[in-house]
Amino acid sequence: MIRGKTANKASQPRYRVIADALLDEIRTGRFAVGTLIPGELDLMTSHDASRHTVREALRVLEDMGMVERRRGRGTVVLSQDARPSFVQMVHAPSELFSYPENSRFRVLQADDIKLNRALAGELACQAGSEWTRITGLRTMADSGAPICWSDVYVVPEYASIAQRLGRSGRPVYELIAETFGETVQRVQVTIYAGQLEERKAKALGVAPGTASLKLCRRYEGANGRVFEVSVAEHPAGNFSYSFEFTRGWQTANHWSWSQ
Amino acid sequence: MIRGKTANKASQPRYRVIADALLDEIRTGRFAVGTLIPGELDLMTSHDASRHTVREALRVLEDMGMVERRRGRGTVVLSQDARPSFVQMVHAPSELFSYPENSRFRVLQADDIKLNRALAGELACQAGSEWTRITGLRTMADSGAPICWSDVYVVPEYASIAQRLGRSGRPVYELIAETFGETVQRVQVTIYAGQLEERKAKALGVAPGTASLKLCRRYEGANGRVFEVSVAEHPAGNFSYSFEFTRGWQTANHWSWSQ
DNA sequence: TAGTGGTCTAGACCACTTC
DNA sequence: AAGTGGTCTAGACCACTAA
Repeated sequence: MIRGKTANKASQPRYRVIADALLDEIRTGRFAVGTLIPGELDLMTSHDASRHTVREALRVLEDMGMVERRRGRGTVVLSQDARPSFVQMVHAPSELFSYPENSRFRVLQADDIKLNRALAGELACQAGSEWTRITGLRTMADSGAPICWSDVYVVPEYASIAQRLGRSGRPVYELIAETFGETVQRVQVTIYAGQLEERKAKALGVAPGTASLKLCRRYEGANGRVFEVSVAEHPAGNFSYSFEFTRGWQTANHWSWSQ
Repeated sequence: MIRGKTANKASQPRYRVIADALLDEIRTGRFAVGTLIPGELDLMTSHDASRHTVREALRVLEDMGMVERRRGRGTVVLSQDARPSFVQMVHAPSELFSYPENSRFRVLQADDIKLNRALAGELACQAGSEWTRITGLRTMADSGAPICWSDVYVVPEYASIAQRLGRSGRPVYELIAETFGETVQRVQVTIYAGQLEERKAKALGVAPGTASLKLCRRYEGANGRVFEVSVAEHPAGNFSYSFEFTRGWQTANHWSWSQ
């Protein structure tokens, strides 16, 4: 069969039509989850298309996370529903909280501590484990207006990072990554409400007992170890955290990247 | 030039080698951000490969979000660095806040209002616009323990949804989507601290003035219209919001989906 | 109109998995 | 050994964009 110019102008590309047909067969259960769908050769004949076109169609399904393809084995159905999902993307953990570019961190205190039960619970770390705590205030560089009270807990071997804070407004995790060669592999963020105790309220220039937004961030390095936990406390009213999810597709990261 | 069997066994595929070469030229600034890289025909001759192979290489860059391809125009460099990014994925907005499965919503009041300046600011909606406000309390189904105070604002035409609340613990947006055929296209979440006023504190069984975690969620439908905004207020101490980012790649959603 | 990327065909060899 | 998906070539027509 020879196909000349496309008959209808507003038509979808051929591989898209094939992909939709396959998708439909998966949805209706014709191709069950966990089973193999016909091989490329079969699809070529059944859809009367070249192998390239069939492969392009299968690539669509793969990118959607609907199937998994394995050389020598075949194409396995992973999911019956094309699951739309909401995706949020940040390029670096710093974007989790874009502090004003021109902020500064002033170290008030640095000491080595053992976590008591309560603190261990708040930080989701082991009670009794040893950390270096760096306490300070983050302020605007120009006006000096306080942004938040911060308690930064780092593993003792990174304690010297305290001396490097304050020079720049950059987040602590970034300085650690740079200085000690850590790579942030995972960030876990917990947000909750609190109430400012006297010392913190005073430093922030608000009344004691003022409501606060607390953010606990746990940074996990390449070896799976949490190397920093920070708790930032913002007075109510001058800070909110906002993010957005957009409908998208779960995209399988099926290719790996060297370096 | 005829290429026989691959000479070295552990070699990368050809399209990968070409992709790496291009990536390198982007990193070193040979191909600047914002400019076009050579066309496919050029790359075919310069890398001595077929068009298919060259295109496969370019697809790698595109999937990485490094370049954007446009028919008739060319391939534009978007970024100089292969940006690893942190990706969070949720399958439905309900996962943004997985209320306990067995929660119930009790409607206390429902009325039509016009947003005043202050409220419009908090909801990020137009002052003076008309909404139906459904006020209520979300509680645990079994113990009856209060979870949060909720003010749900929906566009007036969906006001009848108030009658359907309470039957199930499901989120309001989900009921609206089902009942009126809306499709949630985007969700914007803002988190901030507040202080519970008397009426709310009483309903939640805490002292007036207790700190609270407030969550404002804006749901946007397929036509780009925000059809629901909800504000949930949780007393401090019994609620925290936690999420996690894992290092991954920015995957460009370069294909669109019908339906 | 020339050049770009998008789609498609026909045919080939290869690596891997399963039997 | 047979079948699968992975890679690659050579050649073609198309739709779109910009000069």
